[in-house]
Amino acid sequence: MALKHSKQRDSIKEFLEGRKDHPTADIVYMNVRKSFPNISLGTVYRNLTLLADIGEITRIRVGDGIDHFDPVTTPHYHFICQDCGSVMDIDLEYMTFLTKLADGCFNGQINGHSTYFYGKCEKCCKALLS
Amino acid sequence: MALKHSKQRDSIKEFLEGRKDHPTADIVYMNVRKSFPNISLGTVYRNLTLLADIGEITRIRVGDGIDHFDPVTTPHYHFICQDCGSVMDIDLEYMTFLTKLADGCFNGQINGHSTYFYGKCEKCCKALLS
DNA sequence: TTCCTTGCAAATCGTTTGCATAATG
DNA sequence: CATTATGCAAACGATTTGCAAGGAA
Repeated sequence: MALKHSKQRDSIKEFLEGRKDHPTADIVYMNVRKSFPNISLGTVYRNLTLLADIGEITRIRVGDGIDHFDPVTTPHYHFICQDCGSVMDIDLEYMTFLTKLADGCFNGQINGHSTYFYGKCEKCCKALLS
Repeated sequence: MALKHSKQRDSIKEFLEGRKDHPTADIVYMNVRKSFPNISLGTVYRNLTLLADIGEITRIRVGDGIDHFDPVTTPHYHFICQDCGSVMDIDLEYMTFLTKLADGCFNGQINGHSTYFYGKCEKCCKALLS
């Protein structure tokens, strides 16, 4: 139960904190391997899961079947490009009223909501014109 | 390309239409097997994918990593119970303005959104009291 | 010295696919 | 007859896990 320090975990968290593109476990793995050539994919998964469990990072699921990870832990919305699959932040305030709205018409208790938007990202829009 | 009739596909669609609990492929398989003991999981997956592609059913992803299927094809919201994992409908009108809202603050083009609510379902709320 | 963390490999889970055969139009 | 659909089993990709060895408190 007691958490012990590990350089690998530090490195994973540090890498994530430098990115805004919500990398997958595999991307994290490929990058952290630059500093820790012997790190294993299992260790990356274990630490990402651990960090998400203790609330230091967020695991995000945007319908592509692959988990992405976000250093930002305050609730916000994401966008996923249907063309290139990239995941980005949406600069839209988190709407707690949506949760309340749903709670009002449901037998049970609603604690929150998860929303992602989809469409075509700026890059892919421009790519169409060439 | 031309679609041919198949009793298995009919059976899958018919089963789905009788359910409001958004079954997974495996649940569909186990049930359709009652009428078609030799049906294979592959056939179930193939037909669920086909039906979803031609818009006769909807594939829904509610963050548990397993695909659920819904005979209802008009956009609406779902709830997933964090205790028992059951998926149910939320009686809340689909809010197209959310898509527009996000589109207004994003460089690129947003086509839609996907939202699910989470919490504790009625059954699991009551189970706590016993 | 305790016990958490790692690397490695094998296992798991949901889903997809190749192939020969059966069914449909 | 041409072609789509099936059953079966093997393959797949993402993720998890068992285990012996290494590292932190």
